[in-house]
Amino acid sequence: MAKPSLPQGTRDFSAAVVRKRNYILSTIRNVFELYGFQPLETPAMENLETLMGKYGEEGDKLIFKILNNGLNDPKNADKAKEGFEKMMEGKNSPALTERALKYDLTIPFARYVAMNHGQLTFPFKRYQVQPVWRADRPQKGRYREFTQCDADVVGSKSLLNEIELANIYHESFVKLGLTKYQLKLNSRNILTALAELCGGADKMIDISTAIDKLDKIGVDKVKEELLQRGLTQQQVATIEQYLSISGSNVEKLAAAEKLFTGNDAAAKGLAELRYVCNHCENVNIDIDFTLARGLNYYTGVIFEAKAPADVKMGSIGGGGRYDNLTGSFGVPDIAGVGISFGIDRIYDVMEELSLFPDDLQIGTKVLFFNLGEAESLFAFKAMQELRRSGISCELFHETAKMDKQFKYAEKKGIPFAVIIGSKEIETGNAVVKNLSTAQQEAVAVNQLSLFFHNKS
RNA sequence: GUGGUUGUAGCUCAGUUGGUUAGAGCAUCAGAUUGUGAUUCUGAGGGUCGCCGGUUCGAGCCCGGUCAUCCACCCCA
Repeated sequence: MAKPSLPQGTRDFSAAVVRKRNYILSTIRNVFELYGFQPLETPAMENLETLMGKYGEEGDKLIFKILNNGLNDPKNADKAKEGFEKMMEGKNSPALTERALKYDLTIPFARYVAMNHGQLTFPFKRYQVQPVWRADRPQKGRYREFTQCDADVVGSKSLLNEIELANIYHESFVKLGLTKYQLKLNSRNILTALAELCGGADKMIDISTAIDKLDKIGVDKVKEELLQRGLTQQQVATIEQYLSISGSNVEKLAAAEKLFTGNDAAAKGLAELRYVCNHCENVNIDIDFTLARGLNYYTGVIFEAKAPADVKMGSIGGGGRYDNLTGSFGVPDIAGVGISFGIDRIYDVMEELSLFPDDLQIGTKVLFFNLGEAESLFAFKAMQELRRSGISCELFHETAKMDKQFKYAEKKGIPFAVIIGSKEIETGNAVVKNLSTAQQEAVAVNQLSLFFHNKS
């Protein structure tokens, strides 16, 4: 037998980790619900056709494809061989694969909206918490299976939605203790304006991906990359001017306004940012004109949530507005805006900052000691009584030395021990020991439930 | 997809220019006064040295390949 192992980039989650993850997820879910969002779940796999072409060329390569069943059936052999030839040319073939693991939650959501738009009430606000899969090479903060946690509003062009989503980020992060998170804000319209000013609309992607790296590689490298991507010295100089905009949000908006005088797209983008900023007073919004975001379907305001600056983690969430979510599924004119929480990364950040509450790990509250055959049966009855009243407890599985039973409780983080031996059966009083303070007291067996309910 | 790092006991790691039967700490289990967690002591179990091949009288160590891991790039959460 080969040693058992896990596929690259996937993880098991042990009890302690699951509890912490659930803490994050339920915190965020509660905020979503508070804002009137409804849950949605979609299958782990989608038709490959649904996903292909939605994430750009790079994204398509990272989709996990599922091999068709029955390829070894002789009657499929020719088709399968043909499909294999196509695959070697870098194309997909339905003869070989027609399903894939979902790559994000947005496209399956779009597919759902397109399929059900007749039945949905718009604006439709949904949240979705599910795993997604990417065939990326794993590294710090990057996994091949990870959980996404999205909230989207579709069927509304109101900027109030952006304001709500910014507030959802704020409330969630504050509740999790990440008070020093940063919420970067930009508008795709401003990037469009920049492209118009420097080489035309077709340079938009080149410019965006280059300037997005500013804080990572510095101005000089960005300029180098822009030149490499075919921009002229003069255009690069304009972009440098754009990148040098700094100050408070108000100052940045004013500076950009000056730079883009007379440009319609810029005026629209700046108006969006100004509106959102003006109505998000408590949110840690930071206008960042270098923010681009990879996904090519964003059309308006874009968000990126970053971990507190003292943690090396970068993005812990992102989102933005899109004009035409369902267009590629044959349903035009459904606009929307959404955000996503990177909960695996939020986990890592919270771990690094020790932000998880201590009491998350208490599962079993009381351990009944097993001090003999008759004693254990007596304890079992008392324990069942306690369980009926809602206290989580267990009886040590065999008669053993107390030392061993104490150690078991200690390792499992069980806060209380109930000791019932022959003496206790006689008197009807159990010994209850608080394992963290080492204090113990006698409690009548029929009063245990009351005793523990008063402890919590 | 590109580049690099590291693979020795359950965990963390030693292991000399290549030289007998591969070690330590922690952890586990048993025992040291049969109803109170510590400490200490004694003992035990546990390794195809990631895998395959090569060089050599001899390989955990050198060489080639391969797999896994972590890190960085591309891209992204």
